[in-house]
Amino acid sequence: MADQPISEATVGRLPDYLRTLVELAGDDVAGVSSKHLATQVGVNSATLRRDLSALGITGTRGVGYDVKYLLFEISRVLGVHQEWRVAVVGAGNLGQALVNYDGLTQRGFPIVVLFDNDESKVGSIMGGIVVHHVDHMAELVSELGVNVGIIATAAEAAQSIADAFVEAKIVSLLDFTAGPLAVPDHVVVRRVDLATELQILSFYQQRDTAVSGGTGVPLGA
Amino acid sequence: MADQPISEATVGRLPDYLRTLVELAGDDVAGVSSKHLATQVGVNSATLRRDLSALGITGTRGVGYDVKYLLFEISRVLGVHQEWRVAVVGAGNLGQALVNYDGLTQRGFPIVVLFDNDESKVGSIMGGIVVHHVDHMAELVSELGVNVGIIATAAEAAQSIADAFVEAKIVSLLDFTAGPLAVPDHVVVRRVDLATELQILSFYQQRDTAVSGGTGVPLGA
DNA sequence: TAGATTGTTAATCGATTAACAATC
DNA sequence: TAGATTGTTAATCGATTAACAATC
Repeated sequence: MADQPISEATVGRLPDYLRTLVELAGDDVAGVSSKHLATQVGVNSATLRRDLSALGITGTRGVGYDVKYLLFEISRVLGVHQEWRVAVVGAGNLGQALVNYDGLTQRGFPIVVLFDNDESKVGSIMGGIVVHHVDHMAELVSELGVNVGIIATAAEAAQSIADAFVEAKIVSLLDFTAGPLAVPDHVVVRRVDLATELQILSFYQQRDTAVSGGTGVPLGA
Repeated sequence: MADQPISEATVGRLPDYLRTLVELAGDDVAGVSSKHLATQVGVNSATLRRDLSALGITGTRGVGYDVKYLLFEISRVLGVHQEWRVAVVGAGNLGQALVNYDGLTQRGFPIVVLFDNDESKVGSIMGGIVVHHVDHMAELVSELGVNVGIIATAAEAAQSIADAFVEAKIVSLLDFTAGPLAVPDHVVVRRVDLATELQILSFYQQRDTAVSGGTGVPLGA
Protein backbone atom coordinates (compact mmCIF):
# COMPACT_ATOMS: atom_id res chain seq x y z
CA MET A 1 0.00 0.00 0.00
CA ALA A 2 2.99 2.22 -0.57
CA ASP A 3 2.29 5.58 -2.12
CA GLN A 4 5.45 6.34 -4.00
CA PRO A 5 4.80 7.75 -7.43
CA ILE A 6 5.26 5.23 -10.22
CA SER A 7 8.35 5.99 -12.26
CA GLU A 8 8.64 5.75 -16.03
CA ALA A 9 11.28 3.08 -15.48
CA THR A 10 8.82 1.00 -13.49
CA VAL A 11 6.10 1.35 -16.10
CA GLY A 12 8.56 0.26 -18.77
CA ARG A 13 9.28 -2.96 -16.91
CA LEU A 14 5.65 -3.93 -16.39
CA PRO A 15 5.16 -5.45 -19.85
CA ASP A 16 8.26 -7.58 -19.24
CA TYR A 17 6.87 -8.83 -15.96
CA LEU A 18 3.56 -9.52 -17.60
CA ARG A 19 5.13 -11.53 -20.39
CA THR A 20 7.06 -13.74 -17.99
CA LEU A 21 4.04 -14.20 -15.73
CA VAL A 22 1.94 -15.35 -18.66
CA GLU A 23 4.53 -18.04 -19.32
CA LEU A 24 4.59 -19.11 -15.67
CA ALA A 25 0.80 -19.26 -15.54
CA GLY A 26 0.84 -21.33 -18.74
CA ASP A 27 3.15 -23.79 -16.99
CA ASP A 28 0.67 -23.93 -14.09
CA VAL A 29 3.09 -22.33 -11.67
CA ALA A 30 1.05 -21.00 -8.75
CA GLY A 31 3.56 -19.05 -6.68
CA VAL A 32 6.83 -17.31 -7.38
CA SER A 33 9.50 -15.52 -5.37
CA SER A 34 10.77 -12.11 -6.35
CA LYS A 35 14.15 -13.70 -6.84
CA HIS A 36 12.87 -16.29 -9.29
CA LEU A 37 10.71 -13.90 -11.29
CA ALA A 38 13.43 -11.25 -11.34
CA THR A 39 15.95 -13.75 -12.70
CA GLN A 40 13.56 -14.78 -15.44
CA VAL A 41 12.92 -11.18 -16.45
CA GLY A 42 16.53 -10.14 -16.04
CA VAL A 43 16.19 -7.51 -13.32
CA ASN A 44 17.35 -7.23 -9.72
CA SER A 45 14.94 -8.78 -7.21
CA ALA A 46 14.91 -5.66 -5.04
CA THR A 47 13.93 -3.61 -8.07
CA LEU A 48 11.10 -6.02 -8.79
CA ARG A 49 9.81 -5.92 -5.19
CA ARG A 50 10.05 -2.13 -5.22
CA ASP A 51 8.11 -1.94 -8.49
CA LEU A 52 5.34 -4.17 -7.18
CA SER A 53 5.25 -2.28 -3.93
CA ALA A 54 4.83 0.99 -5.83
CA LEU A 55 1.77 -0.49 -7.54
CA GLY A 56 0.33 -1.56 -4.20
CA ILE A 57 0.86 -5.21 -5.08
CA THR A 58 1.87 -7.37 -2.11
CA GLY A 59 3.25 -10.84 -1.62
CA THR A 60 3.54 -13.02 1.46
CA ARG A 61 6.68 -12.88 3.55
CA GLY A 62 8.47 -16.21 3.61
CA VAL A 63 6.36 -17.45 0.71
CA GLY A 64 6.42 -15.21 -2.33
CA TYR A 65 3.82 -13.88 -4.76
CA ASP A 66 0.72 -15.51 -6.18
CA VAL A 67 1.15 -15.72 -9.95
CA LYS A 68 -2.52 -15.27 -10.84
CA TYR A 69 -2.87 -12.30 -8.53
CA LEU A 70 0.27 -10.67 -9.96
CA LEU A 71 -0.96 -11.32 -13.45
CA PHE A 72 -4.33 -9.81 -12.71
CA GLU A 73 -3.03 -6.75 -10.91
CA ILE A 74 -0.30 -5.87 -13.40
CA SER A 75 -2.78 -6.38 -16.21
CA ARG A 76 -5.17 -4.05 -14.50
CA VAL A 77 -2.53 -1.38 -13.94
CA LEU A 78 -1.54 -1.56 -17.60
CA GLY A 79 -5.15 -1.38 -18.67
CA VAL A 80 -5.04 -4.78 -20.34
CA HIS A 81 -8.57 -5.51 -19.20
CA GLN A 82 -9.76 -2.63 -21.28
CA GLU A 83 -9.80 -2.58 -25.05
CA TRP A 84 -7.86 0.34 -26.47
CA ARG A 85 -9.17 1.35 -29.85
CA VAL A 86 -6.49 2.59 -32.18
CA ALA A 87 -6.64 4.98 -35.15
CA VAL A 88 -3.78 4.97 -37.63
CA VAL A 89 -3.12 7.97 -39.85
CA GLY A 90 -1.14 7.21 -42.98
CA ALA A 91 -2.13 4.32 -45.24
CA GLY A 92 1.33 3.93 -46.74
CA ASN A 93 3.57 0.93 -46.25
CA LEU A 94 3.87 1.42 -42.55
CA GLY A 95 0.17 1.98 -42.01
CA GLN A 96 -0.60 -1.11 -44.05
CA ALA A 97 1.91 -3.16 -42.09
CA LEU A 98 0.28 -2.02 -38.87
CA VAL A 99 -3.26 -2.96 -39.86
CA ASN A 100 -2.04 -6.31 -41.10
CA TYR A 101 -0.12 -7.01 -37.91
CA ASP A 102 -2.18 -9.30 -35.65
CA GLY A 103 0.01 -8.66 -32.62
CA LEU A 104 -1.66 -5.37 -31.78
CA THR A 105 -5.18 -6.78 -31.74
CA GLN A 106 -3.97 -9.80 -29.80
CA ARG A 107 -2.61 -7.58 -27.10
CA GLY A 108 -5.76 -5.53 -26.82
CA PHE A 109 -5.07 -2.73 -29.30
CA PRO A 110 -7.33 -3.28 -32.29
CA ILE A 111 -6.92 -0.77 -35.10
CA VAL A 112 -10.43 0.39 -35.85
CA VAL A 113 -9.80 3.02 -38.50
CA LEU A 114 -7.20 4.11 -40.99
CA PHE A 115 -6.91 7.64 -42.37
CA ASP A 116 -5.12 9.06 -45.37
CA ASN A 117 -5.23 12.28 -47.37
CA ASP A 118 -4.86 10.50 -50.69
CA GLU A 119 -8.29 10.40 -52.37
CA SER A 120 -7.28 7.36 -54.39
CA LYS A 121 -6.83 5.37 -51.18
CA VAL A 122 -9.96 6.62 -49.45
CA GLY A 123 -12.70 4.01 -49.54
CA SER A 124 -10.37 1.09 -50.11
CA ILE A 125 -9.98 -1.67 -47.55
CA MET A 126 -6.64 -2.58 -46.04
CA GLY A 127 -6.25 -5.37 -43.54
CA GLY A 128 -10.01 -5.40 -43.19
CA ILE A 129 -10.15 -1.70 -42.30
CA VAL A 130 -11.75 0.98 -44.45
CA VAL A 131 -9.53 3.95 -45.30
CA HIS A 132 -11.17 7.28 -44.51
CA HIS A 133 -10.13 10.80 -45.43
CA VAL A 134 -8.22 12.68 -42.75
CA ASP A 135 -10.75 15.47 -42.99
CA HIS A 136 -13.19 13.21 -41.19
CA MET A 137 -10.90 12.40 -38.29
CA ALA A 138 -12.72 14.36 -35.64
CA GLU A 139 -16.14 12.77 -36.21
CA LEU A 140 -14.93 9.22 -36.77
CA VAL A 141 -12.53 9.15 -33.86
CA SER A 142 -15.37 10.11 -31.57
CA GLU A 143 -17.90 7.82 -33.24
CA LEU A 144 -15.64 4.78 -33.11
CA GLY A 145 -14.48 5.38 -29.55
CA VAL A 146 -10.82 5.68 -30.51
CA ASN A 147 -8.51 6.38 -27.58
CA VAL A 148 -5.02 5.93 -29.02
CA GLY A 149 -3.63 7.50 -32.19
CA ILE A 150 -0.75 6.34 -34.33
CA ILE A 151 1.00 8.77 -36.68
CA ALA A 152 2.43 6.86 -39.62
CA THR A 153 2.56 9.63 -42.19
CA ALA A 154 5.46 11.45 -43.80
CA ALA A 155 7.34 13.64 -41.33
CA GLU A 156 5.98 16.90 -42.79
CA ALA A 157 2.40 15.99 -41.94
CA ALA A 158 3.09 14.83 -38.38
CA GLN A 159 2.42 18.09 -36.56
CA SER A 160 -0.88 18.80 -38.27
CA ILE A 161 -2.03 15.22 -37.64
CA ALA A 162 -1.03 15.52 -34.01
CA ASP A 163 -3.04 18.74 -33.82
CA ALA A 164 -6.03 16.98 -35.33
CA PHE A 165 -5.76 14.17 -32.80
CA VAL A 166 -5.55 16.66 -29.95
CA GLU A 167 -8.57 18.44 -31.39
CA ALA A 168 -10.36 15.09 -31.39
CA LYS A 169 -9.57 14.70 -27.67
CA ILE A 170 -7.02 11.91 -28.11
CA VAL A 171 -4.41 12.08 -25.33
CA SER A 172 -2.17 9.13 -26.27
CA LEU A 173 -0.09 9.21 -29.43
CA LEU A 174 2.47 6.88 -30.93
CA ASP A 175 4.60 8.72 -33.50
CA PHE A 176 6.69 7.01 -36.16
CA THR A 177 8.03 10.23 -37.64
CA ALA A 178 11.29 11.75 -36.52
CA GLY A 179 10.72 15.40 -35.63
CA PRO A 180 9.59 16.66 -32.24
CA LEU A 181 5.85 17.25 -31.87
CA ALA A 182 4.39 20.16 -29.96
CA VAL A 183 1.40 18.96 -27.96
CA PRO A 184 -0.35 20.14 -24.80
CA ASP A 185 0.99 18.82 -21.49
CA HIS A 186 -1.83 16.39 -20.93
CA VAL A 187 -1.07 14.56 -24.19
CA VAL A 188 1.47 11.74 -23.98
CA VAL A 189 3.55 11.05 -27.08
CA ARG A 190 5.81 8.07 -27.49
CA ARG A 191 8.15 7.99 -30.45
CA VAL A 192 9.34 5.01 -32.45
CA ASP A 193 12.10 6.00 -34.84
CA LEU A 194 13.67 3.08 -36.64
CA ALA A 195 16.49 5.03 -38.22
CA THR A 196 17.47 6.39 -34.81
CA GLU A 197 17.50 2.87 -33.40
CA LEU A 198 19.81 1.82 -36.20
CA GLN A 199 22.00 4.85 -35.64
CA ILE A 200 22.41 3.93 -32.00
CA LEU A 201 23.33 0.38 -33.00
CA SER A 202 25.86 1.61 -35.50
CA PHE A 203 27.36 3.89 -32.87
CA TYR A 204 28.12 0.93 -30.63
CA GLN A 205 29.39 -1.16 -33.50
CA GLN A 206 31.64 1.61 -34.72
CA ARG A 207 32.98 2.23 -31.25
CA ASP A 208 33.59 -1.44 -30.51
CA THR A 209 35.26 -2.24 -33.80
CA ALA A 210 37.24 1.01 -33.98
CA VAL A 211 41.00 0.89 -33.87
CA SER A 212 41.16 2.16 -30.32
CA GLY A 213 42.33 5.59 -29.22
CA GLY A 214 42.94 8.71 -31.24
CA THR A 215 40.79 11.45 -32.58
CA GLY A 216 39.48 9.15 -35.26
CA VAL A 217 40.20 8.90 -38.93
CA PRO A 218 38.43 11.59 -40.95
CA LEU A 219 36.40 10.00 -43.70
CA GLY A 220 35.50 11.55 -47.02
CA ALA A 221 33.16 14.49 -46.56
CA MET B 1 39.32 16.11 -25.30
CA ALA B 2 37.60 14.83 -22.19
CA ASP B 3 37.76 11.10 -21.67
CA GLN B 4 34.58 10.33 -19.81
CA PRO B 5 32.85 7.24 -21.14
CA ILE B 6 29.88 7.98 -23.38
CA SER B 7 26.62 7.09 -21.68
CA GLU B 8 23.67 5.44 -23.34
CA ALA B 9 21.68 8.57 -22.55
CA THR B 10 24.17 10.68 -24.49
CA VAL B 11 24.09 8.35 -27.48
CA GLY B 12 20.33 8.49 -27.49
CA ARG B 13 20.38 12.27 -27.76
CA LEU B 14 22.85 12.41 -30.64
CA PRO B 15 20.26 11.76 -33.36
CA ASP B 16 18.17 14.59 -31.94
CA TYR B 17 21.12 16.95 -32.06
CA LEU B 18 21.88 15.84 -35.58
CA ARG B 19 18.33 16.46 -36.75
CA THR B 20 18.26 19.97 -35.38
CA LEU B 21 21.71 20.75 -36.76
CA VAL B 22 20.62 19.66 -40.22
CA GLU B 23 17.80 22.20 -40.02
CA LEU B 24 20.13 24.95 -38.86
CA ALA B 25 22.61 24.18 -41.63
CA GLY B 26 19.74 24.26 -44.11
CA ASP B 27 18.89 27.74 -42.89
CA ASP B 28 22.52 28.72 -43.43
CA VAL B 29 23.15 29.27 -39.75
CA ALA B 30 26.90 29.16 -39.21
CA GLY B 31 27.31 29.24 -35.45
CA VAL B 32 25.15 28.29 -32.51
CA SER B 33 25.35 28.54 -28.74
CA SER B 34 24.71 25.56 -26.50
CA LYS B 35 21.78 27.47 -25.09
CA HIS B 36 20.17 28.00 -28.47
CA LEU B 37 20.72 24.47 -29.73
CA ALA B 38 19.62 22.96 -26.44
CA THR B 39 16.39 24.94 -26.49
CA GLN B 40 15.66 23.76 -30.04
CA VAL B 41 16.26 20.14 -29.12
CA GLY B 42 14.52 20.41 -25.78
CA VAL B 43 17.38 19.58 -23.42
CA ASN B 44 19.31 21.49 -20.79
CA SER B 45 22.26 23.44 -22.16
CA ALA B 46 24.66 22.01 -19.58
CA THR B 47 23.62 18.53 -20.64
CA LEU B 48 24.30 19.41 -24.25
CA ARG B 49 27.74 20.84 -23.48
CA ARG B 50 28.54 17.81 -21.39
CA ASP B 51 27.48 15.47 -24.19
CA LEU B 52 29.62 17.26 -26.76
CA SER B 53 32.52 17.37 -24.35
CA ALA B 54 32.26 13.62 -23.84
CA LEU B 55 32.61 13.16 -27.60
CA GLY B 56 35.66 15.39 -27.66
CA ILE B 57 33.75 18.06 -29.57
CA THR B 58 34.69 21.59 -28.58
CA GLY B 59 33.29 25.05 -29.14
CA THR B 60 34.75 28.47 -28.64
CA ARG B 61 34.30 30.25 -25.32
CA GLY B 62 32.38 33.44 -25.72
CA VAL B 63 31.28 32.44 -29.21
CA GLY B 64 29.60 29.06 -29.41
CA TYR B 65 29.86 26.07 -31.72
CA ASP B 66 30.39 25.90 -35.46
CA VAL B 67 27.33 24.26 -36.99
CA LYS B 68 29.15 22.49 -39.82
CA TYR B 69 31.81 21.18 -37.50
CA LEU B 70 29.20 19.88 -35.05
CA LEU B 71 27.29 18.30 -37.87
CA PHE B 72 30.37 16.59 -39.21
CA GLU B 73 31.63 15.35 -35.86
CA ILE B 74 28.32 14.04 -34.57
CA SER B 75 27.73 12.38 -37.93
CA ARG B 76 31.10 10.74 -37.67
CA VAL B 77 30.51 9.51 -34.13
CA LEU B 78 27.19 8.04 -35.19
CA GLY B 79 28.78 6.42 -38.21
CA VAL B 80 26.63 8.37 -40.63
CA HIS B 81 29.54 8.66 -43.03
CA GLN B 82 29.57 4.94 -43.36
CA GLU B 83 26.88 2.95 -45.12
CA TRP B 84 25.36 0.32 -42.88
CA ARG B 85 24.04 -2.59 -44.86
CA VAL B 86 20.94 -4.12 -43.38
CA ALA B 87 19.52 -7.63 -43.63
CA VAL B 88 15.87 -8.18 -42.71
CA VAL B 89 14.62 -11.62 -41.73
CA GLY B 90 10.89 -12.11 -42.15
CA ALA B 91 9.17 -11.14 -45.38
CA GLY B 92 5.75 -10.72 -43.80
CA ASN B 93 3.90 -7.44 -43.50
CA LEU B 94 6.49 -5.87 -41.30
CA GLY B 95 9.41 -6.99 -43.44
CA GLN B 96 7.67 -5.68 -46.52
CA ALA B 97 6.94 -2.38 -44.86
CA LEU B 98 10.60 -2.08 -43.94
CA VAL B 99 11.92 -2.70 -47.46
CA ASN B 100 9.39 -0.27 -48.86
CA TYR B 101 10.28 2.42 -46.34
CA ASP B 102 12.64 4.93 -47.95
CA GLY B 103 13.57 6.51 -44.64
CA LEU B 104 16.09 3.82 -43.79
CA THR B 105 18.03 4.13 -47.03
CA GLN B 106 17.87 7.90 -46.81
CA ARG B 107 19.50 7.82 -43.43
CA GLY B 108 22.26 5.48 -44.53
CA PHE B 109 20.76 2.09 -43.75
CA PRO B 110 19.90 0.41 -47.06
CA ILE B 111 18.27 -2.98 -46.76
CA VAL B 112 20.28 -5.20 -49.07
CA VAL B 113 18.63 -8.56 -48.48
CA LEU B 114 15.42 -10.07 -47.19
CA PHE B 115 15.15 -13.60 -45.81
CA ASP B 116 12.20 -15.86 -45.18
CA ASN B 117 11.64 -19.55 -44.53
CA ASP B 118 8.57 -19.70 -46.73
CA GLU B 119 9.53 -21.36 -50.04
CA SER B 120 6.66 -19.62 -51.81
CA LYS B 121 8.18 -16.23 -51.00
CA VAL B 122 11.76 -17.17 -51.82
CA GLY B 123 12.80 -15.75 -55.18
CA SER B 124 10.15 -13.08 -55.27
CA ILE B 125 11.04 -9.41 -55.21
CA MET B 126 9.74 -7.04 -52.57
CA GLY B 127 10.58 -3.36 -52.56
CA GLY B 128 13.25 -4.09 -55.12
CA ILE B 129 14.92 -6.72 -52.90
CA VAL B 130 15.10 -10.42 -53.69
CA VAL B 131 13.81 -12.73 -50.96
CA HIS B 132 16.26 -15.48 -50.05
CA HIS B 133 15.82 -18.56 -47.93
CA VAL B 134 16.99 -18.25 -44.32
CA ASP B 135 19.18 -21.32 -44.84
CA HIS B 136 21.47 -19.15 -46.94
CA MET B 137 21.87 -16.41 -44.35
CA ALA B 138 25.46 -17.13 -43.41
CA GLU B 139 26.85 -16.98 -46.97
CA LEU B 140 24.77 -14.06 -48.20
CA VAL B 141 25.32 -11.89 -45.15
CA SER B 142 29.03 -12.23 -45.63
CA GLU B 143 28.87 -11.85 -49.42
CA LEU B 144 26.74 -8.70 -49.29
CA GLY B 145 28.71 -7.08 -46.48
CA VAL B 146 25.73 -6.89 -44.14
CA ASN B 147 26.53 -5.37 -40.76
CA VAL B 148 23.12 -4.87 -39.13
CA GLY B 149 20.34 -7.44 -38.79
CA ILE B 150 16.63 -6.85 -38.30
CA ILE B 151 14.45 -9.61 -36.88
CA ALA B 152 10.92 -9.18 -38.20
CA THR B 153 9.68 -12.75 -37.87
CA ALA B 154 7.12 -14.34 -35.59
CA ALA B 155 8.25 -14.39 -31.96
CA GLU B 156 8.90 -18.14 -31.94
CA ALA B 157 11.59 -17.87 -34.61
CA ALA B 158 13.41 -14.93 -33.05
CA GLN B 159 15.97 -16.82 -31.01
CA SER B 160 17.04 -19.10 -33.83
CA ILE B 161 17.33 -16.16 -36.20
CA ALA B 162 19.39 -14.29 -33.64
CA ASP B 163 21.63 -17.33 -33.34
CA ALA B 164 22.02 -17.43 -37.10
CA PHE B 165 22.97 -13.74 -37.19
CA VAL B 166 25.52 -14.28 -34.43
CA GLU B 167 26.88 -17.24 -36.36
CA ALA B 168 27.18 -14.95 -39.39
CA LYS B 169 29.24 -12.52 -37.28
CA ILE B 170 26.59 -9.81 -37.09
CA VAL B 171 26.95 -7.86 -33.83
CA SER B 172 24.08 -5.34 -34.15
CA LEU B 173 20.49 -6.52 -34.08
CA LEU B 174 17.16 -4.74 -34.12
CA ASP B 175 14.41 -7.02 -32.82
CA PHE B 176 10.71 -6.46 -33.43
CA THR B 177 9.58 -9.53 -31.49
CA ALA B 178 8.65 -9.36 -27.84
CA GLY B 179 10.58 -12.05 -25.95
CA PRO B 180 14.10 -11.62 -24.56
CA LEU B 181 16.90 -12.86 -26.78
CA ALA B 182 19.98 -14.63 -25.47
CA VAL B 183 23.04 -13.37 -27.32
CA PRO B 184 26.76 -13.16 -26.50
CA ASP B 185 27.95 -10.05 -24.68
CA HIS B 186 29.56 -8.48 -27.71
CA VAL B 187 26.25 -8.46 -29.60
CA VAL B 188 24.05 -5.39 -29.12
CA VAL B 189 20.30 -5.90 -29.41
CA ARG B 190 17.77 -3.11 -29.49
CA ARG B 191 14.11 -3.97 -29.22
CA VAL B 192 11.16 -2.25 -30.82
CA ASP B 193 7.92 -3.57 -29.39
CA LEU B 194 4.88 -1.71 -30.60
CA ALA B 195 2.40 -3.40 -28.29
CA THR B 196 4.57 -2.51 -25.30
CA GLU B 197 4.69 1.11 -26.44
CA LEU B 198 0.92 1.12 -26.61
CA GLN B 199 0.67 -0.53 -23.21
CA ILE B 200 2.81 2.20 -21.70
CA LEU B 201 0.60 4.84 -23.33
CA SER B 202 -2.52 3.18 -22.01
CA PHE B 203 -1.01 3.05 -18.54
CA TYR B 204 -0.64 6.82 -18.48
CA GLN B 205 -4.06 7.37 -19.98
CA GLN B 206 -5.68 5.05 -17.48
CA ARG B 207 -3.89 6.68 -14.57
CA ASP B 208 -4.67 10.21 -15.69
CA THR B 209 -8.33 9.58 -16.42
CA ALA B 210 -8.92 7.33 -13.40
CA VAL B 211 -11.27 8.46 -10.68
CA SER B 212 -8.45 9.28 -8.31
CA GLY B 213 -7.46 7.35 -5.21
CA GLY B 214 -8.53 3.95 -3.97
CA THR B 215 -7.40 0.44 -4.66
CA GLY B 216 -9.12 0.53 -8.00
CA VAL B 217 -12.30 -1.06 -9.24
CA PRO B 218 -11.89 -4.76 -10.03
CA LEU B 219 -13.02 -5.41 -13.57
CA GLY B 220 -14.48 -8.63 -14.91
CA ALA B 221 -11.84 -11.39 -14.97
C1' DT C 1 38.05 46.07 -21.56
C1' DA C 2 33.09 44.35 -21.27
C1' DG C 3 30.14 40.80 -22.70
C1' DA C 4 29.31 36.22 -23.91
C1' DT C 5 29.72 31.46 -23.69
C1' DT C 6 32.35 27.36 -23.00
C1' DG C 7 34.03 23.42 -20.20
C1' DT C 8 33.92 21.50 -15.79
C1' DT C 9 33.22 21.36 -10.74
C1' DA C 10 30.14 20.56 -7.33
C1' DA C 11 25.31 20.05 -5.95
C1' DT C 12 21.20 17.75 -6.81
C1' DC C 13 18.15 14.45 -8.15
C1' DG C 14 16.31 9.97 -9.05
C1' DA C 15 16.82 5.21 -9.73
C1' DT C 16 19.06 0.89 -8.38
C1' DT C 17 20.44 -2.31 -5.15
C1' DA C 18 22.47 -4.34 -0.84
C1' DA C 19 21.07 -5.34 3.47
C1' DC C 20 18.04 -6.45 7.05
C1' DA C 21 14.11 -6.22 10.30
C1' DA C 22 9.48 -7.89 9.92
C1' DT C 23 6.88 -11.82 9.56
C1' DC C 24 4.80 -15.74 7.19
C1' DT D 1 11.02 -22.87 16.23
C1' DA D 2 13.95 -22.64 11.84
C1' DG D 3 13.91 -21.24 7.19
C1' DA D 4 12.40 -18.33 3.69
C1' DT D 5 11.11 -14.21 1.62
C1' DT D 6 8.87 -9.81 1.72
C1' DG D 7 8.81 -4.73 2.21
C1' DT D 8 11.62 -0.92 3.17
C1' DT D 9 15.69 1.57 4.90
C1' DA D 10 19.93 3.21 3.83
C1' DA D 11 23.89 3.10 0.69
C1' DT D 12 25.33 3.49 -3.86
C1' DC D 13 25.46 4.73 -8.37
C1' DG D 14 24.86 7.48 -12.42
C1' DA D 15 22.84 11.15 -14.79
C1' DT D 16 21.25 15.96 -14.77
C1' DT D 17 21.89 20.60 -13.92
C1' DA D 18 23.20 24.98 -11.50
C1' DA D 19 26.98 27.68 -11.04
C1' DC D 20 31.20 29.67 -12.17
C1' DA D 21 36.16 30.13 -13.41
C1' DA D 22 38.40 30.15 -17.82
C1' DT D 23 38.79 32.51 -21.89
C1' DC D 24 37.40 33.97 -26.48
